[in-house]
Amino acid sequence: MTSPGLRERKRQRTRDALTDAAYALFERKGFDATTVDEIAGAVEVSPRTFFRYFTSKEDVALAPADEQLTRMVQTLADWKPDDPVITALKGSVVDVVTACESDGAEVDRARYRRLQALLLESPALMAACRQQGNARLEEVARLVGLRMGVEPAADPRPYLVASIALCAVQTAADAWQQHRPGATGSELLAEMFDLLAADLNYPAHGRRRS
Amino acid sequence: MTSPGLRERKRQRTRDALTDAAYALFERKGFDATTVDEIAGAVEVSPRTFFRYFTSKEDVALAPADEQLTRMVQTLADWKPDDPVITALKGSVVDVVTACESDGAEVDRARYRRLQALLLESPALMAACRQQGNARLEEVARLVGLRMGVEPAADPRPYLVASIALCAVQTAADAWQQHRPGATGSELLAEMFDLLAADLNYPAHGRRRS
DNA sequence: CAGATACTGTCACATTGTGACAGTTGCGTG
DNA sequence: CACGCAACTGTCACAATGTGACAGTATCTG
Repeated sequence: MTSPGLRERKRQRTRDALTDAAYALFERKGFDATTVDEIAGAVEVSPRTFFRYFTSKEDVALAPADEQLTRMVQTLADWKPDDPVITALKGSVVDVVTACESDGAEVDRARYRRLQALLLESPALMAACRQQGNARLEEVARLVGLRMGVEPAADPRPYLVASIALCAVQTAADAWQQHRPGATGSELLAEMFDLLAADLNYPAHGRRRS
Repeated sequence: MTSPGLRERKRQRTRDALTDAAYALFERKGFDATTVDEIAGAVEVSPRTFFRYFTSKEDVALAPADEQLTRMVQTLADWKPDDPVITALKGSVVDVVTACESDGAEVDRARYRRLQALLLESPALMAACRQQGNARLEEVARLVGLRMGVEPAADPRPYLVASIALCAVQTAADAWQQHRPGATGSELLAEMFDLLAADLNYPAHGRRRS
C-alpha cells in the first residue's frame, strides 16, 4: 500500500482544515450566523474553493453524521443474513455507535454532540439532516426488502420499515440531546428499537382484535 | 358572520392568484426551474410582495399540504378520547383524506397529485415538506402523550409514535404516486397504519422465509 | 523534461430572502 | 364627507448561497 500521493494528502488537509474551522466558528457564533466566507477565510482559501469540497454549508456540518450513516448501511448489508429484520437494523445501528463510543477519537465524539446542538438551533440544518437520511432510504429499503423476501419496487413495506428505523435513530438522537444527555448513544438507540414493537400496539393489552 | 371586507377579499384574491400562477408554472417548467420572479410577474406583482404572502417558494407549493396537516392535527385533538393511540391516529388521518376525496373540489385533488410529482422531482421541495411535517411533530407528540398518559417532555415515546405516524403518511403518499396511482389516498393510508404493528414484528412469530 | 491532469483564485452571475422607506388605498371615526 | 390610522405595495439596497467560465499554478506520469 503506497503513499496516497502529495496531492491527495494536501487535499485531505484542506478538507480537514475546513471542517475544523467550520466547527470552531459554529461553536462560537452558531450555525446560521456563520458564513461560508468566514469559514473559507479562516483557512486562507477562496469561498469558491469551499464549494469544491462541500456542496453547501450544511454539508460540512453534517459530514460526520454522513460517515456514521455510511458505516451503518454497510454494517446492515453485511449483517448475519439469518437474523430478523428488526434485529439486523437494531444491531447494525447500535454496533456502529458503540464502536464510535469506545474506539473513536475524543474530538469525534465532541463533534457529534456539538452537531446535535446545532440541529436544535438551526431549522435549516435540521432539514438538511433529514434530507441526508432520506437519501439513504432507498438503499436501506433495498436491504430490508432482501431480508423480508419482498420486492421494494412493488411493495411499500420495506420503505415503511426503513423509514421507521430512521425515525428511531432520529428520536434517539433527540432524546440524547434533550432528555438524557448523560446516557450513551448506544443505550438510547437500543431502547428505541426495543420500544418500537411495544408502543405501536399501545394499549394492546386487552383490546379488541381487528 | 359579516362580510370579510374589501381589503381582506382582495388579499385572498392575490394569494389565490399567486398559488394558481405558481402551480401553472410548476406544471409547465417544474419546481426548480420556476423562479419567484416569474410567479410574481404572472400576477403583475413585485417579487417583494410575493414574500409577504409566502415565506419561500417551497411555501406556496406546500400550502395545500399544510392545510391538510392542520386539519389532521385538529381532528386528532378532537378524537374520541377512549380510543387507543393507533386508532385515533389512523382515524384522523383517514377521515381528513376521505373528506377531501369525497367533498373536496376537483382542482384541489389535482393539486395534491401534482404536489406529489413535484416532491419526487425536487429534493429541495422534499426537504421542505419533511421540515413542515417535523414542525407539527411537537404538537402531535403532545396529543399522543396525553392519550398515552405520559409526559412528552420526560419520555421520548410519544415522539417516537408521532414520528412513526408521519412516516406512515409519507410512505402512503409515496406509494400513491409510485406504485399505485390508481388507489385512493384513504385506502393506502389505512393500509399503512394497519401494516405498522405487523411488519415491525416481522418475522417475530416463527420463521423468516427465504 | 514535457504534456496531461487536478486544484485554485478571480470574475461574473442568478436566485432567494430581508430591511428600510415612501406612496397608495381601504376603513372607521368625528 | 373629510380626516387620520392602519395595511398593502413597490422600489431600492443589500447579504448570502451557489454555479459557470477562464486562466494560472502545482502535481503526477511517461
